[in-house]
Amino acid sequence: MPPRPRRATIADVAREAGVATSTVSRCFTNPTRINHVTREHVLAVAERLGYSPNPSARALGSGRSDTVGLLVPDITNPYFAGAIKGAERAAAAAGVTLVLGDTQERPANEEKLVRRLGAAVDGFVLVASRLSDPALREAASLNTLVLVNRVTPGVPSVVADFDTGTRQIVDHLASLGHTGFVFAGGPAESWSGSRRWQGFQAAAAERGMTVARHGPYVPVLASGAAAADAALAARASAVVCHNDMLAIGVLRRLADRGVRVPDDLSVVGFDDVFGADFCHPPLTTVAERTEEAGARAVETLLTQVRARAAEPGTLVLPTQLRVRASTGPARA
Amino acid sequence: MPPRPRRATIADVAREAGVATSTVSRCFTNPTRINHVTREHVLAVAERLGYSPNPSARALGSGRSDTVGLLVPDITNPYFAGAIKGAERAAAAAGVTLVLGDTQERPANEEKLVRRLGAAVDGFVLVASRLSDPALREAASLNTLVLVNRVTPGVPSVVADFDTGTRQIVDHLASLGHTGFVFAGGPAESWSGSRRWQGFQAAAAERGMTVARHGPYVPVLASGAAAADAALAARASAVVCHNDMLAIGVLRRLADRGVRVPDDLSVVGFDDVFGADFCHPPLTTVAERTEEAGARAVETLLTQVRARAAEPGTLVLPTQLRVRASTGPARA
DNA sequence: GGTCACGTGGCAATCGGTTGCCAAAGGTTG
DNA sequence: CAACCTTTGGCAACCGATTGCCACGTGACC
Repeated sequence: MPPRPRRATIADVAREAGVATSTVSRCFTNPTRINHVTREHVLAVAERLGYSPNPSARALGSGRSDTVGLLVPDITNPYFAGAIKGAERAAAAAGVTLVLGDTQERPANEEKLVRRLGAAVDGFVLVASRLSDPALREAASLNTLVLVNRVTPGVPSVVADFDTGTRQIVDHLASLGHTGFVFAGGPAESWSGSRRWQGFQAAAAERGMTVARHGPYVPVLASGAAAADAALAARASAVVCHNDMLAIGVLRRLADRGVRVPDDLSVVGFDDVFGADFCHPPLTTVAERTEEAGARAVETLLTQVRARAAEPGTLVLPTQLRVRASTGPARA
Repeated sequence: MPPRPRRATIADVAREAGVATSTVSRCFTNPTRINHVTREHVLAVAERLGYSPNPSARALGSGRSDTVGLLVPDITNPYFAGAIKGAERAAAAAGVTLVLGDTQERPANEEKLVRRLGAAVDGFVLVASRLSDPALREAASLNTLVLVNRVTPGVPSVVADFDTGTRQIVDHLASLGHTGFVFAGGPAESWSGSRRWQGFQAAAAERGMTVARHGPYVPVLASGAAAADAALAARASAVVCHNDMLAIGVLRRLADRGVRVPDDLSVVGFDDVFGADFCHPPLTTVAERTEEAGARAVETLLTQVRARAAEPGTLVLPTQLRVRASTGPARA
């Protein structure tokens, strides 16, 4: 086995081009500082040698790594696929690389990742962070942060308009004659989950509807069975789920148990994930612009980092109710 | 706005603990080298200061970054979600961080990412690489590589058992009385795509079935319309798709056009992605162990890197036909 | 008591860039 | 022609770790 060829360094390029390493460096980082013909020459040599600056060395010297960390609770969850894709796109467009971390819904993992990666990235996008407010504050003191679907004072964020989303669902159910529903809730730490619950309570109260919270359930397909059974036991006419994964799991369980949807029970999800419109029956749900959220979060992070402009505002992205076949009139 | 607190460095810990930086370093990287009580003390100080070694500095000095790159053609594609999840799990278990890259199905992007990230990672897992064999060889000369669902000489790989998978599909269709089918093919550069096509041809020939290749189609939902229309125009009794995304797109189009599945046309997918079993009708497809593939690929990469043991074998993971409602007897 | 091995910790070079500062070259102005 | 400015490139000090090598202290053994 021949020894692995050595990667070209800035010194190789400098020697080959007959200039100092600082000149080579500036050709990449500060083009205006270098004479045009010199620069062309250096770039040609670099290209010929297959040179590419070592990211670690660059990060160490300059403090900037042109890398952003993206932490999500569960990569498998198709809901996060949109945010990941959007973030990836925005990062690629800005010439920045993305480091992906899966926190497995656990605050401890999230904290560990932030600490471990903190020095290697320019900042983090935390999607649906499970961290407590104080923990977030501490993380924000050491790192540049942008949150997605989570709000905390002093940290910029991008969130879906949950209040409108929940209201749309309640209005929809009311217009179908439902006088109440159960909410199959997600993890207790989920900020968006409690936002949704508050929204449902408020909207239901306004319309004189009854609402009960079940759960918490881990928001995955497998939890659907328990959620479905609980909804049936409560003799509800409609069950609204924390997210689509749970809702689809509920649909499956109901099919297994021979319960007709929506005749016997209406089911509503949240997120409009991939699959929600071709499951059986197609799921009524609220669509968010997850891809846009991911992209805007990365863009916000980058302006924050590059311009050093701290602008801890909250960007609210609209939601939209998608009525499909899983909801119908309440049974008499 | 108060200035951002400085991150603790090894020098801070050393000073605070009253030892040299080399001692602190060895407490983390070479524990046996340090006296037990000294180590306890240093670790306690490090913990108190919230110290965590700077990954860039570590990578620069030692050559190892404890980071692996994972490049996939399309993050949005739920098929790759399994591999990503598996890779993430294996990486986390090994205390290694994962850098995710989306090549957007483009070889040029893939090459660029390998070059840019090459020095920052210990190696790459390339999932369904779109690179040519020579390009792969060159990439392998500078980086440690492991391929998933792609085979090229001299580079270790993990692949699904496509030959068995395709044979299972053909056998299934034959047993339903189909005398032929069309194959809605994926991208021309897709290695797994051509493997599948070869398998279909061979298996069909053995059984005296006719088979025609359509496409290439970009393997996304939206391409399903064209694929469905082409299959209908060809008066096929069955259409086998490059993957499930395409197949689900086909199902949608057929539903729109009022074509009954499987009565008028049987549809088969490939991959068994999330959603394949609750789309309408549920999709007959071939399941791969994508999560395991991702995990094994990372593990292989890590042994390759750490043990320096070059073992360019191919690990074949079994596939399994999942018969659901989208396939039925050929019409008379 | 001298030698030696061993366990432990420190010194300093090194990794591959970035960047503040300086100097040389060339052009402009009075 | 001197004084001065601007452009351009080089020198060398970092960034924060890792690691080869050396030194010191201790106990054991001859």
